[in-house]
Amino acid sequence: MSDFEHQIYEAVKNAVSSVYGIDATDVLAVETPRDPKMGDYSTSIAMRLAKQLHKKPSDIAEPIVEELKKTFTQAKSIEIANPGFINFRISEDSLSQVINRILEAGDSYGSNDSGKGTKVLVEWVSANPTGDLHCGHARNAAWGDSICRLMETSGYDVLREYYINDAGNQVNMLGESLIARYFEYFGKEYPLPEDGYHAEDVKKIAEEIAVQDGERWLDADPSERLAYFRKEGVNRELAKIEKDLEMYRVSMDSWMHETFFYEDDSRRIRDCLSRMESMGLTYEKDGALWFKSTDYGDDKDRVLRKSDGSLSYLTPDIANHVYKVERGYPNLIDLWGADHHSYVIRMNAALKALGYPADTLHVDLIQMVRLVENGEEVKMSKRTGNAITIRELCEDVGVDAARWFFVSKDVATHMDFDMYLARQKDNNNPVYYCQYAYSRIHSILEKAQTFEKKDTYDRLSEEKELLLLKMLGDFPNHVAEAARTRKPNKITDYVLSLVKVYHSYYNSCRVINNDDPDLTNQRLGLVKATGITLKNALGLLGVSAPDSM
RNA sequence: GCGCCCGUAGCUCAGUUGGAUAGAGUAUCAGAUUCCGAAUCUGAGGGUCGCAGGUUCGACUCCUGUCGGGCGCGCCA
Repeated sequence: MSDFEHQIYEAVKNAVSSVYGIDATDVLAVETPRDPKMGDYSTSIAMRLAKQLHKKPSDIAEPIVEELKKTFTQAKSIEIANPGFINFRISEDSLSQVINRILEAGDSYGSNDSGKGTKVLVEWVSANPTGDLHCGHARNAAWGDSICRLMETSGYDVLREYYINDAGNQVNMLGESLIARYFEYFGKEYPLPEDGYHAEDVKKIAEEIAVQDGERWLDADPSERLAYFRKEGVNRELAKIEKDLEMYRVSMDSWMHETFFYEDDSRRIRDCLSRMESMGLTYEKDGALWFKSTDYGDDKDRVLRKSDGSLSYLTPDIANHVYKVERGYPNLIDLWGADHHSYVIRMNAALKALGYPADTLHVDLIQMVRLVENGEEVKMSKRTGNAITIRELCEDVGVDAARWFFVSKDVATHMDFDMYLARQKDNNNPVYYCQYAYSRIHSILEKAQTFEKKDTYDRLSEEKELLLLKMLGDFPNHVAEAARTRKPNKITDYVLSLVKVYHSYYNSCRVINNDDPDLTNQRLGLVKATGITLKNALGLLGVSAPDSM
């Protein structure tokens, strides 16, 4: 059985059709009123039809309601409110059905098929393999991973991909920096490039190579040596990144190397370029090959092949995006730092010019994060003197808090990450407020020992119980909506409001009551269903649900 | 100068294809444990939704202008 929102949607659609002969699909919406006194659900359909029917909304609503009273039997009441809302209240008996639905679904409760099997390729994190992940990547990683979890749970077919920039100049810099540190290890001189990587982790990798390979690279052929140190550097940096992501509960299905597109004599890139050339999208100027991106909304044309014959960053990345589509993913999502926003127009221009539909690529931009403590920005790690890494952040505040905080605020807003607050293990910290509720649930179920599934839970009639039932039943809708809009913060909001009601219920009603085993059993069903829902919701955020804390 | 993002309670933020009296948390103040974990609960105060116009039955939401903050404007990646 589907949830109430869908049931009401169908019932209203049918009622409008039979009363007015109108297909309301495009204008019909079922909502939850802000004020619960209005009802459990409402629709503004009568107001939306007013213009078309030339009648007062309340007059339009009346026959619809009469029809609904006959067809929608799960309702306890259906009423018209000014200026023309139709408000529904669900009967207690229908509401309590959700308990068995949740108990049967278990870990999969919240799953829905709103994604209809749509194939989506999500590219995110994609930090350069030249150093450790820092807090900006942590925001990107948490958000992207939750988006993937939400979409998977909503029936999308998701591929999680990391694009590795291992072909550009910054990788040469990494190689040169490693060689310099390698020489330094053996007491020899080698210039550390000015734009090179000076961080401690680069030094450490150079030392590892020195220990592993000995002195044999000191007198080696310079270009062979650079190639080796590039490759070693990238591999070892990537291994660290993968390990950090694993610690952060993020896993990728696919690691796509930029160098892949240079393989086979750059076949994929050449194909792309010749496609663009034959479509008349390019021109030569000053010895370089340009893309006429201004024809597709860009503010200036972009260089594809530089005058020295090498390619700009854009070119292999176009091939990368084309290759995603060719692999069978017509829907692409990228998560980039907001400082790359001008690049969004460029990439979309390229895809559009090549003939792909306008909505092929969605780029979600992640605004900057500032780590803040006591109202002041924390720029450097006290221990290392460098930018704070994702690992240091998680060792400090915990993975649960880090992921919760990053995912609870829309990435379109500039974020101050409050280190002090995230570290708190008390009621100031929303993560612990939610996890504590789960521990309380677990503890109650442990204590009660027995629970027996029943066909009906007809004695759950307290205000808080009915509210809980309704919220539990709405969970799959919240998941679907969060997946559709790619906003996991809708789930943190849901969890907070669910947990608030649960804590309140816990304080006002005793669950375990030895004088009334039947009522105890019914309440245990509600508590158990709440626990399952809460754990699944936290799971979508990559946050744990501890049995005790 | 041009482009993108943001501006809602003291602070951090929600606000459901435009809907009902703009909501949470926190902080402040006042209360609640004979009983399932007080890491909890109940209540109070707190607002010109940056500002000014426009669109309509209805605007925090859409449009125009304007102010403030962030970011970007390379044959770097």
